[in-house]
Amino acid sequence: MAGQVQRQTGVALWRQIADRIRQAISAGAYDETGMVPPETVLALQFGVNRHTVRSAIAALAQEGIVRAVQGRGTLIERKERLNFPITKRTRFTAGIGEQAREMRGLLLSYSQEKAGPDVARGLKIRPGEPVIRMETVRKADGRPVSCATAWFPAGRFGGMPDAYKRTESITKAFAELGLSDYVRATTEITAVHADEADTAALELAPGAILLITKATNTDLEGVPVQYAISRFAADRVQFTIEN
Amino acid sequence: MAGQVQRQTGVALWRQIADRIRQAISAGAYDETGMVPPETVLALQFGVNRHTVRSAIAALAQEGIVRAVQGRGTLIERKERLNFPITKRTRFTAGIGEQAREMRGLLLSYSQEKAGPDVARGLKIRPGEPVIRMETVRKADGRPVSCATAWFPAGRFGGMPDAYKRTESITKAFAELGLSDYVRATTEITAVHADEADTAALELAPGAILLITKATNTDLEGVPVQYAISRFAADRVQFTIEN
DNA sequence: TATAGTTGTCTATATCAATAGACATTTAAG
DNA sequence: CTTAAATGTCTATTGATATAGACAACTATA
Repeated sequence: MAGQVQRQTGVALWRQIADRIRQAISAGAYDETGMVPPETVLALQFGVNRHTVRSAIAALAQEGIVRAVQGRGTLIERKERLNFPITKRTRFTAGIGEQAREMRGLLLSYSQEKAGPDVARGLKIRPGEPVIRMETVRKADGRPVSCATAWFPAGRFGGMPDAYKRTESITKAFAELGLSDYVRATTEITAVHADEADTAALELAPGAILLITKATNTDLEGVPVQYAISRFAADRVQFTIEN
Repeated sequence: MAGQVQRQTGVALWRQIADRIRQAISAGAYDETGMVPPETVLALQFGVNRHTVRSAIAALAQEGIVRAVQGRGTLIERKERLNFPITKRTRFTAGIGEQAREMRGLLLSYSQEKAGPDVARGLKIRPGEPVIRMETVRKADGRPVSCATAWFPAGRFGGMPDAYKRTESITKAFAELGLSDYVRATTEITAVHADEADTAALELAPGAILLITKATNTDLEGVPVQYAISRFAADRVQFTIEN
């Protein structure tokens, strides 16, 4: 954590410093004390005014990452990243495993529509064929982890929204609909800045990063059963690929 | 591309709008015309002043994404994302394949050092054992794609920096050192904002996103031969995982 | 060759971001 | 009980950001 901050135009200094401190915290730089260094020290380290550091810390406090206590210092409220294994057997709820006490999957909305070109390619059907679209939010211990838009072939999985609403799990919903097992065929990963809708749905700090996965699941015969675009809060998850 | 911009504090409006336009371009929203809508239209769409839109476009022009021509409009200079397959046989140079005419790997610096806890875990050796560390930048057609920090067991691969400097490829360097084949064992993917050093090395726009991979490669007996932390410019690459 | 539709430039004003300094308030330790 | 060290609050000043309006310069087309 040394070095002046680069003065890049367009993003406020206090925000850049907040990012640096957040990164240092998640890298474990302050694990010994469990506290962020004093404002005066940080100001010196970053080569900025103490007030600027205060703005940065205020933002981190707003995010719930730290808590400033007058007379004592600024305490770190640690929250680990959830680890997400991506394998043939990738499952959201089960994948989280013991990392969270409670996993919930909420159905925001759903509709039947005609497959667009991307969805058709993902599900290996013809564009225009009917599909079920679901918008979901998944939470770990009440903390939003990801938003997802998922598409299913309408003929085979018309009951998906209802089953998902009851089970709050894709795996369990598939099971109810007669598909006892499925595998992850492909996963694409990119990263972008969150837009307003996702910032709101995931309770993100402004300017936050999303990890985006576009994934296809198939049944054991290789027939696509689900195409999904999931948007993960990048500061709350990491992906692990084991080969 | 509808809707007002969310006024998040800390990042300038023109930057938020630049991000939105960049995203719209890469989503193909303006593919029909190959041009960004007129400034007055964008100003109306985003609910901001035309001057603010101009600042955003100036930033995008600086990045080389668009080119404004007086009297005509603002032309899009399309540049696609490089696709990066992540599999057992993940290789940087070969993986890029036909997506770029020229791939280069530049050795910025290297040193011999003692393995820290993370590196030791990655290479399955004891902390303190000697390792070679290399800092590299990889470019596709002259455009920086990623920075990487890579560690190798010093005993087995002491000649790595020299071989890499000549071949500009990890795979070829391994071959020169007697390792004809290797496999990707694990890959972790996260995303963060770029710091100053990477912003400079990758010629990024301020505030850019990095996709970070932490990966271990092993020989065919499963003995780790390389541990690497690579930092990719998120707007220039995407990862694909095929299972 | 007009003319409509663009981008480019200039002036002016209000608000936000950053620095600077002084001092109050709270906590923990001697 | 003091005191050092930390966060909290206030005032003031400077530069960057955003809005507003007017007009110049350039391009393509009717």
